[in-house]
Amino acid sequence: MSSELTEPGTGPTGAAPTLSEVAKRAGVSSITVSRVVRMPDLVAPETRARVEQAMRDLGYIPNLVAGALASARTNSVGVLVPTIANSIFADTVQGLSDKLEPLGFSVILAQSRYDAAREDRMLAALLSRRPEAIIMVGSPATEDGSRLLRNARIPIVETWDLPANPIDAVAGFDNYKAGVAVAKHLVAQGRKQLAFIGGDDPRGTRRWFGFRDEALARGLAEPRRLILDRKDSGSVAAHARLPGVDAVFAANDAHAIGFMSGLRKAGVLRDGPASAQPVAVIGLGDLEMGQLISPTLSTISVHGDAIGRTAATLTLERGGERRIDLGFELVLRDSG
Amino acid sequence: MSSELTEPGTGPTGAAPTLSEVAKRAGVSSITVSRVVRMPDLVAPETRARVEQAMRDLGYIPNLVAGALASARTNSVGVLVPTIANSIFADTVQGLSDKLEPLGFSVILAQSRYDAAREDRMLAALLSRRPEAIIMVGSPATEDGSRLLRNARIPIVETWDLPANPIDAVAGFDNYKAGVAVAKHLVAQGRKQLAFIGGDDPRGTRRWFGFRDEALARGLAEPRRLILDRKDSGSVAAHARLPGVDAVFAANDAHAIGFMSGLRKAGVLRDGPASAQPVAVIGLGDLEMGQLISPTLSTISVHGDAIGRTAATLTLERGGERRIDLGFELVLRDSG
DNA sequence: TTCTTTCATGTTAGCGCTAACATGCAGCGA
DNA sequence: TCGCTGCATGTTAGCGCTAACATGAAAGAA
Repeated sequence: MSSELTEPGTGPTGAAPTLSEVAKRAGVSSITVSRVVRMPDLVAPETRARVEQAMRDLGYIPNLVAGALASARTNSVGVLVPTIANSIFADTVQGLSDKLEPLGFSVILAQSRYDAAREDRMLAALLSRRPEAIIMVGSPATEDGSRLLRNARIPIVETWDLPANPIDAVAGFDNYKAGVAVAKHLVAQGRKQLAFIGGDDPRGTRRWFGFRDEALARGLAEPRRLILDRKDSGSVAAHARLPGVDAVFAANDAHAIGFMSGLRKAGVLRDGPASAQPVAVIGLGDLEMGQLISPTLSTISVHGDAIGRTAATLTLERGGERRIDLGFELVLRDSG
Repeated sequence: MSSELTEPGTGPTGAAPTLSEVAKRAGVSSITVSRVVRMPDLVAPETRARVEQAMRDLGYIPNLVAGALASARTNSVGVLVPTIANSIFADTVQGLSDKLEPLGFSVILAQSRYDAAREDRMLAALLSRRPEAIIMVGSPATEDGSRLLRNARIPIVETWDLPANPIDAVAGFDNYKAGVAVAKHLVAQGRKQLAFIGGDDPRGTRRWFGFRDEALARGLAEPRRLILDRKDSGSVAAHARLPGVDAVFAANDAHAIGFMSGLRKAGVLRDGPASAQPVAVIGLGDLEMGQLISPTLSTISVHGDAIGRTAATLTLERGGERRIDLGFELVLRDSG
């Protein structure tokens, strides 16, 4: 209340200092303070020094909420992922924020938890903060969500897939082809009874279709498909539930490693190379962990952080190619 | 430009519709629209229906930036983590946003990358968005960062540790005691030559001190400490670099699993129980992966998501206990 | 009937900042 | 001397919304 609390070094008063308080203390108008913060080159050195001193004295922190309203630029990007825990999407978030944070953009993070209704709510919540772009994993699950984004008039980047009709920009890879590549490899290895384990989210399902189609095209029986609950480790897909199967494609490395641990318990895991494995296992994601276990995990390697960085780039430049296929790589190790 | 574009169903005009445009269309004042959005009970049903129709027609999305400025409430929380990729902190972010998102709070995420200068910049960047609370992993690395937070006059939650002089609230566990517990267990198991591998961040260092102090107190030689670079997998800490060592505490499970893979290559890993292991290995974090490898990983289990949820709770209620010790648990499996 | 309360809605001012447009002054060539 | 230019700074208005305080009508109380 009393003005003694306002003295430098005494700590903050109740309310945060504003531009015009700084201006008053420095003996300039508020626009000059604003310039010192945003375009210091336009301000004479002595004036600038006085203003900077005043900012330090008061512990001034610009209010970007007010700035955003006045300038219609929030310097923020909305990011929507299904989940961030235990997931390769964390790499993507890392990649994009590494690119955006130095440019002064903040990341507003939301999780859909693979729930379409929650996704729509989160999209609306993100948009109401007026981000300058939205980056999401996959594509909106509902028509409502899609409309929301189309009407938003900001760059939208869909990632981790290559949708046929993207809203705007895309940074991902072809999940169908990844499934094809795995099936092709397993067939070439002489495997006969294929199976797929994983979730039934859109991208996992696309992998499954590629995998199945290729197996059928190569004259194999239709592969088994075991849909795992999101919280299951892959080990619940015990070998017992896949009798006769000699090759498994897991929709992600975590499931693959879990499944291998099931195989190990069942004694159907060798320490030798892929050719020695009674059951081949291929994952997707290329977790570091896959190289540390034994046998080492063969996998489809996808660069989650590159997807994030590319998505960030796509939000910044409106022109140029808007559909970036970052590809994938079949990394063969000892498991299959 | 022309008004035909404004017709319902035709898609958005250049600019997003505002409250007062909705109000005009519904034939009410803007405050009534505002009430329909925020306190619908205060509006008569017929009026409300008319306003809701107008909002739908125009595709109105409230502008929370303006709302935040007017009401001095941003409904956002700043979250600062060292890193989100490949890290247990993702669990914490998941936990806290699961708690906060349903309440209408957005999460503004920033990463310090274990860099003190970047941490300070990120703290300032977060504060300039006027979040209603800040949740961070650990404590500010610098005095500047600390002052920034103390002056911010919002709830601050430090997590993953129990600092002696917290800024405000705390949700974590005692890293020193975790180190003690591991050393105690290894000594009881008859191990003689201990070693510690991990980073030299504040929390890892605290674990090391507890570990070392307890080893010394039990009459053992001072344990070896191998400081790993953040991007190293634990496997670089090959057994070759730790001659004579018969027990290792890794500051996190990823390092532990990496180290075990090194041991496996060196042939010093048994499939039997802990007592059969020439070198005991204990991790920290309790990654699911630890139960899937062989031998299964003994570890200090910490509930990253519970830390996040607790931190969220602490931001919401200003009264009550501000220092929550969520503890840890030594989970003994086959590795040590 | 008249006063009071309750409910539904409106009016006014302002949150803290920035865009856009002044203003004023020094330096300079003609 | 007079513009003219470029630089440093200021003035004004308003971003889209909400808090706080009216207002007016209907419903009950006395």
